[in-house]
Amino acid sequence: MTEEGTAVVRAVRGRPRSAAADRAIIGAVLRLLERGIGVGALSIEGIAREAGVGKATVYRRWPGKDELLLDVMRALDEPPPEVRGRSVREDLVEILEGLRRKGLAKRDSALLRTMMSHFHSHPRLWQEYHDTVIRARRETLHAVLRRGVAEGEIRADLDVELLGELFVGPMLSRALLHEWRELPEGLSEQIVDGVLDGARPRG
Amino acid sequence: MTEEGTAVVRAVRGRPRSAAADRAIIGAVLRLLERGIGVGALSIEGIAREAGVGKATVYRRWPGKDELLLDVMRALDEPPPEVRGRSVREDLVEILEGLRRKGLAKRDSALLRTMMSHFHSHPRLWQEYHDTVIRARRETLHAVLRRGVAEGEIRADLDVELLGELFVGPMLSRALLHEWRELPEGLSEQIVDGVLDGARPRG
DNA sequence: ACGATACGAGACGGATCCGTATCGTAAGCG
DNA sequence: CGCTTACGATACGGATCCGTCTCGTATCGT
Repeated sequence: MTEEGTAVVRAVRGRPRSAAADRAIIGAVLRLLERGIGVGALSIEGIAREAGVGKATVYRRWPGKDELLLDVMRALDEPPPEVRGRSVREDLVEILEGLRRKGLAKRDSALLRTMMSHFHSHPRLWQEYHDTVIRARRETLHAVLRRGVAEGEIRADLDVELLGELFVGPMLSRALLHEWRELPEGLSEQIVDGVLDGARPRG
Repeated sequence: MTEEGTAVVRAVRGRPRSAAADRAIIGAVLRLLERGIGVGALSIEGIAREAGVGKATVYRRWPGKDELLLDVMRALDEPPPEVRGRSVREDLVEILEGLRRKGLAKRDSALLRTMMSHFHSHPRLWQEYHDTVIRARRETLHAVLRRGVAEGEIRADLDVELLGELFVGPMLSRALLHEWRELPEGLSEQIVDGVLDGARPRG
């Protein structure tokens, strides 16, 4: 957590920072966001209370709410899953399944919603979220699509960017703005096959 | 604004409610949300200040923030555009163009983001937003798709629900969670044609 | 004209949060 | 051991908002 920044200044003597407190604070923020609190209504006081921690323990680590949120996002950084199935179609289904499962995880979907609404007016935070969480998955998907184009499974005359959107967009819009019931089981296959085959009747 | 509720009680004598104040208040809320304020951070005091109105004038009309927000949403209720072009493809492009233009209107996209993140934990408000803003457009789209199925322009073996998602999802995910640059001019056609033709090479 | 109600402005006590400071205690290092 | 820093708790003055209330004025029906 802001390691380099503080390591220069902090003396090595005395009682060391508690890693448990770090976890408690970040966990508290996630819990509050999950609960639908919203960044604007997040208070350091409330976070410390939820974490069972003194306010000073928060301020000792982060100068303010935005910096804390940056580290909350970094804490979510999981590498995107390796996909290399028997076919491009299989890989696409796999990627969408990952999104679907993430969409079901209240934590992630609440976080995404929060990021989108709050960070619209905080470009620096959005940039960080994008770089941390979104970009890697996006590039995994694009790699699969390029492989599909190379192997003849995917049309070569469409922009990879657009192709990615066609596959991911339907899943995201379902997860984000439809009723928040669980996304049905076979949805990933339906989307992948629908986009692959197209909406027009074939031959 | 909550007409029926108050009309019963309010006497007809005395100075009437100012419609200008209604508009000022609702406009103020929209302006604040546009600015990225976030429902959690919205205060009646701030709204009244932004509207150039006394707090009592707000409380005279609405008992609280949630009820005010309901009327803000109702104020946005425009009937979805009539579409009946020369082809189903044309209608689909038209519908997506409408979404794209709305996505460009800061007002609407900021509002949608806000609704999504806040109303996740306020099902009643979401329900209202859904019924007011989303459902009509959704049914317009589904009607076009059903017409396409009937006329043979659209595959008959796919769920209309899923088909709609395939067309609308990509536009929404672009408007909602990618960089907030303007959506490019030809995007609607690209999406419609991409989904119609499919991602797999033909013939 | 007159009575009734709405208006903008703002005072009010209570609540919450801000960021800082000060407790007594805990936990490392030499 | 003694030194140093972190810990949870809590107090502090200042800020903002809550929802209600009271001003003096404005604008309607009668």
